[in-house]
Amino acid sequence: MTIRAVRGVHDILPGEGEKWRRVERIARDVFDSYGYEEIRLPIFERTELFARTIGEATDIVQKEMYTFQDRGGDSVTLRPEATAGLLRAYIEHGLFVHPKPIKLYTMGPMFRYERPQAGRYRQFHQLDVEALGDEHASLDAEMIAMLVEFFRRLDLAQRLQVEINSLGDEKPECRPRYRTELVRYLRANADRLCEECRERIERNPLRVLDCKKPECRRVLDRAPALGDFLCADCAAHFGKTREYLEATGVPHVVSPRLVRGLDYYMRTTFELTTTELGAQNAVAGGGRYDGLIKLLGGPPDPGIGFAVGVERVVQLLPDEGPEAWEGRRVGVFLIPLGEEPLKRLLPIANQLRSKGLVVEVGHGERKLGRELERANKLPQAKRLGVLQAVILGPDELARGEAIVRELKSGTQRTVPLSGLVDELLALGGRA
RNA sequence: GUGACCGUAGCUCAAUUGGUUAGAGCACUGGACUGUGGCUCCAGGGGUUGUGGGUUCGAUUCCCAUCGGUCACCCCA
Repeated sequence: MTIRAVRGVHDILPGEGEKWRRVERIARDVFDSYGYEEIRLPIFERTELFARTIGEATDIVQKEMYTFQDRGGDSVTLRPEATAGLLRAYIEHGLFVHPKPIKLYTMGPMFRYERPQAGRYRQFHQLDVEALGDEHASLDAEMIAMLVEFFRRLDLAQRLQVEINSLGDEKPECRPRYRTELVRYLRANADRLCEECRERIERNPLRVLDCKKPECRRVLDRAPALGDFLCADCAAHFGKTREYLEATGVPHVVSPRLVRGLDYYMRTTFELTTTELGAQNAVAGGGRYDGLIKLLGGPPDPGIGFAVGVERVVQLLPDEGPEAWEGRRVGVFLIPLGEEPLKRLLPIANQLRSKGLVVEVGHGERKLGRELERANKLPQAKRLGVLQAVILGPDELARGEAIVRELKSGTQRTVPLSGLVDELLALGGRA
């Protein structure tokens, strides 16, 4: 066999690519409209950046990172998520001097060494949005509303559920107090938990909460609820967030078991889930990470953000027929019959292209029938559903004319070469 | 990392209990049609049956290993 793509990565072929462009275009439109600015980041960073932000105890850091030494001996890692790099840039370039909140988004490939599966790849793509320097609950609500708006514009919102939760913060009377209580309860019932959860009790007890195994569920149903242990500030923040969401008209459910996999989350966490993607039900997820920026050596700014899994979104999008592209751009197929006609058509092709038309030029050697046949099979014809053909042979050239043929109907007429460009522009190249 | 199922042409699939030269449709190229397409007909190019080993007179078929794919666990977007 010849060389194949590396395991877990995939090529996005032209047909599928249309969906990607749509997702990215709508993302930019929506995020821009909420005042976010695009930032472009490197896809690899120093390894310690991820180790410090994501958490040493997480699966991502322990076994999923693409880490290697570069030729200078530095340990670098292909980014497994975008937040760390974005915060690094935020601090490095002093973006925090601007009025808060600083609203940024980025998009691109992420890398995690995992066993590929439906909706899960080793190179996958995320849209990543972060708002830094503002801890007001209205920002949490706005961000979730914006995320829902993005999916509404894709006509997917009704197929998704918004789940939110609050993880509290690290003040002693808040999450730590709950953690102590939870560990006590879990230890007391350890014999009824799965093996994995028993280990997690000591390492990362909160993660036990979203174990899906029935045996664990039975224990967890009676476990103390984090919501009951939130400190006054966190409870108020969560309450306000929900009020603002309701005021904005964003339906959501509170999921007490929604505990996200990265260590840095606190207070608001949220996920958009679907039942249509097999085991990978999260299409987007995010949360608040107050304290993380300071941990990286920056100012004590709070932050909140989310990531959208582009592959999963694309999978939810229906296949579109040609009508989706019809009228968006137009196609013209120029058919020269021979060398001289070809030379005459080349500058015309470029004039049309500069006006926004999609133009294909034959090379003048194939038979006319073949060229017309090919015109029907061009990607432009399939996707645009429209095409005008221009036929220019020696006879027409001698008379200073060309034939403009509408491919769908097969009707054609003769136009002077001098007016050809204007004629096609007036037609819009459309059928 | 664990488990299950699956690997035949670019794509979708055939190939009798293991039996000669592995076929078909679609797609592609050319011809019928020396300047008018979407139909039809004909022809052609394309395969070390994922790879390596084993059993056998003989393997696409049976066995083992390996690589890859798919799905699930795990985890997450």
